Amino acid sequence: MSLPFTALADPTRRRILDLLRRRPHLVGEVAGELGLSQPAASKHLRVLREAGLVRVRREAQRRWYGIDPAPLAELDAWLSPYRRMWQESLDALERHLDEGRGTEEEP
Amino acid sequence: MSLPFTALADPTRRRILDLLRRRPHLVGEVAGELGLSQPAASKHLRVLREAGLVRVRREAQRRWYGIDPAPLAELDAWLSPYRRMWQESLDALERHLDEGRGTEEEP
DNA sequence: CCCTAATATACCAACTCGGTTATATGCCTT
DNA sequence: AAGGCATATAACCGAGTTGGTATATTAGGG
Repeated sequence: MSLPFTALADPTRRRILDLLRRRPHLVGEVAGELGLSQPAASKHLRVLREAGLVRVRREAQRRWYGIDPAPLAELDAWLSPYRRMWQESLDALERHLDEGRGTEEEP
Repeated sequence: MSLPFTALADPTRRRILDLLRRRPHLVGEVAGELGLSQPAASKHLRVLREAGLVRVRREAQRRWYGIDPAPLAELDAWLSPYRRMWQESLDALERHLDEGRGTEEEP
């Protein structure tokens, strides 16, 4: 359950995910678009794959990498108890703005 | 914007957040409840604070650490374009189950 | 069958991390 | 003023990452 978190810790890997979100990519395409060496791209994709965030489809010697969003759903679930908290904060802010409405308009 | 991700990468820090979610804690309490040395707790709390995930209230020589959920809201926002994707997956699963309904009940 | 293309792995340097022990800082109590 | 508490910081260490270059691996095309 911890692998997705560590996979997402690296900004390059998040950029890779943002790429794959649009469409599946070959390893070389990822490397090219992000200015990485081919081995670097390959290694990041390996980490993402081991975290379950990415799936591979082989096509001859090419590998199409695409997103598997399932672990992100877990992350979303982890987030949910906290979601209450920032919603409360937003509510409080809203109340604050409502209370203050009309009082700050002197020049 | 990257700090929250790296802060959440460590499981101990996620456990700390889960602790603080219930109520604010002193450094010593965090160390005690998680079986950490005091400096270890202190350092993790520093990382969380620098990521904006945690706020401190000083009270004499004690420090009450509590959660600031704002960066988690950012994380939630980052997640949102992906949320579409797993919802599609779930929808597909649902359709699949609906299609299959009633066909798997032979012994 | 070689040759090339696409990807993976090995290996190395620089750096970061999580933890420990030792020490500093700040504040309260007596 | 001195001692004790709670916390922070420093110095250090082993382990793990990230990125690069060089080398294997595997599949297809001539």
